[in-house]
Amino acid sequence: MRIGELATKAGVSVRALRYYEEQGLLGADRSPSGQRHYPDGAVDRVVLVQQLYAAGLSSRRILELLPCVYTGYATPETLRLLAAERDSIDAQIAGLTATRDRLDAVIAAAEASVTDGCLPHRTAARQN
Amino acid sequence: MRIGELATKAGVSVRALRYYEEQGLLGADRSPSGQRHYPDGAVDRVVLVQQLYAAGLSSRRILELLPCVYTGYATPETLRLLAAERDSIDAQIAGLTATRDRLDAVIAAAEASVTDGCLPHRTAARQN
DNA sequence: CTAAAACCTGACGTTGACGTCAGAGGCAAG
DNA sequence: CTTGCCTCTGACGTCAACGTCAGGTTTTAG
Repeated sequence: MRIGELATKAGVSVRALRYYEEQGLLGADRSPSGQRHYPDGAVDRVVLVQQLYAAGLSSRRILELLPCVYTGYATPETLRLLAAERDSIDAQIAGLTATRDRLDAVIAAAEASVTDGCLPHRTAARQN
Repeated sequence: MRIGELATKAGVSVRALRYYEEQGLLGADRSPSGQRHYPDGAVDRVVLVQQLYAAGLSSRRILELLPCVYTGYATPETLRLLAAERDSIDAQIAGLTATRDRLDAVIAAAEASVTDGCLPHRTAARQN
């Protein structure tokens, strides 16, 4: 599979894939003319990389952790990094959950103020 | 309370607070000499701003949503924005949860491979 | 009174994950 | 053959949320 197809299947840009290769996160076979060719498994790999980016990991950190994701091996140091990232993600989840609950409360209050028609003599809802 | 104290209490930098003011997210009284003075409630406000940043909202979006957080009022449009951000946060939580579970699986596998002593004749764990 | 610490206003620097553009090939279809 | 799309390698641009530095004023501790 060539780079455009992989990009489409993984939901990222072609530029991103070249960037991942530059960072050592994604290898590629080359055709004689220099075009990149990827195996099917590359799709999952790219998706995983995206997930880790979304969790706030840097390219460097992902580079450290990716091998043991695929091999199942890890040095004690790498194991500590894995645990630390897991804990960081837990913390993010907790924070986001609190923020979401806060927003839910705000939404409930705002909806109530609309539903009850308790808007004062200011801009009426349906005006315009 | 002056800016340094607020920064300490809210856990952010002085620079960040000036930036928030620049973005319209945080007002401040000024002493005759020009120094900023904040009421106690500013601490919570700053913490909330931080939470929203952590949830991926931009300054502009926070600026749109902050008023109705404090007033309880929202236009239908603002209400849609609120709901959209809430949903976005839900999606982030779901993604992060999946990523965390994936990392947990990797950690379990790696720990097992260490505990079971199933490291082959390569770099032994305790060597060096 | 004086020196340290905190504060002020600009204004430029940083960082990461790409976006975008230029110019030059490569490849299947008609 | 050529047309049109895909790909290649540089290399500069972007953007947001600050960091950092310069040069000056204000507040506070002793």
